[in-house]
Amino acid sequence: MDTREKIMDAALMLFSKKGYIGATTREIAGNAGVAEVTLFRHFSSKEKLFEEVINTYSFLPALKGLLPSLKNMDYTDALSELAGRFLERLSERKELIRIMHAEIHIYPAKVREIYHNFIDELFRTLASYFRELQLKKVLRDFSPEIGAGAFLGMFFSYFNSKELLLRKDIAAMDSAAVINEFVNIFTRGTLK
Amino acid sequence: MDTREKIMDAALMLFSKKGYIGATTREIAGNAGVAEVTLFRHFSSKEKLFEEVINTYSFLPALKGLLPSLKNMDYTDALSELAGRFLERLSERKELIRIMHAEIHIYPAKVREIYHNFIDELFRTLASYFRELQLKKVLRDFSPEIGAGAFLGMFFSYFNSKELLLRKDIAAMDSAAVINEFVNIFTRGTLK
DNA sequence: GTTTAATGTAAGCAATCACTAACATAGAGG
DNA sequence: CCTCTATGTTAGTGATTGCTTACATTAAAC
Repeated sequence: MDTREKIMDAALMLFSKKGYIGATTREIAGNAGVAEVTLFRHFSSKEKLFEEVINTYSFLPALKGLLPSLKNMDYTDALSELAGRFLERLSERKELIRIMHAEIHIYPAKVREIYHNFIDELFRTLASYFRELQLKKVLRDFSPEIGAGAFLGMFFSYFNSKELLLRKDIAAMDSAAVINEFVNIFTRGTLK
Repeated sequence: MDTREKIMDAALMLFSKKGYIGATTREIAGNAGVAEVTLFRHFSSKEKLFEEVINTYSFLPALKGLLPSLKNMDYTDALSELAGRFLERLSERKELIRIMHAEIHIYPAKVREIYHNFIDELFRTLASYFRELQLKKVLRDFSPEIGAGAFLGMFFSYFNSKELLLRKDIAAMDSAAVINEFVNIFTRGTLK
């Protein structure tokens, strides 16, 4: 792993753990195993480092092309699959999400943009998937956007409680059982 | 409004806006219209001030005693009412929730405790409400805890997108319509 | 009218922060 | 062997921070 990468890795962990202001360049460099001055030779300022970290570890492309493959599947299976993948992606980018939660009001423009792009795409794609199934008379009539919000919201909150707030009671739940019951409730709630 | 209160008000706003580290005692005192030294005469340290703010503006008692009044209502009406109240409380305590999101990893013990107490109580009460209706054969068989997670999760994510992340598309949705559709999906998904 | 409690003003301290300058070292490529 | 590039070491700068000390002001209480 080259120096630049080591610094960005350490920065991701520390920004996630202590926030942008709380993470010092000394500690980032220390955790990366390099001298502080080396950090500044690679990144002209702490702010630039932050931006690069956020851009690099962005999860933008992470869920693209998932929906098309679901179109051949059964409704319930498709939603289960989607939920599983969604939770996986969130877990993979846990640190980044934590940073965004903490920093979203301090660095609104940059941070919020990445965050929104990720959720928006899923949101819209899922809504159009619902719309399609409504036209095929598989699903009952409901606002596809609100439906997408309900579905993603359940899982996002679950992820949040389990992995970001570290709630023991939630973490103890079997993940597959949760997905199963959420999807169960949702399909019963939306099928014709 | 007495001095102590003015300081705590300003502190709540600034902690919410800039985070614990980002909010300086100078600025808090300035916004409160008092001298910085006065802040330290009321609160021995910035940390003590933070704790007092969190404890004072906690929403612990805010939802107690809501559930009992729902027992006489129709299932759908009860859930709508609960959802509405839940969103109201979250909105009222927006600043506090923002602080907790940002600071939960930096001040785990104190902050997380308050946060958990609030959600846990709702969680457990709602779960036992579901269990009761299952015994009465009104609801189908499902895990009451997971069900409570699904229900509260939908609304928490909605609140989060609308009021904390300030997403325009979500904010544009009619709140009553969202509650309606969420409850609709959930009741269809859980009724016998 | 004197005392007392709450505030303000001014100055500053010790620590920490992001960031820089100057110079030494080491390894790879020619 | 020489050069170049990446890194380390050391020291330090100016700004900011939480917090303190010392003293002045004010207004209500007695």
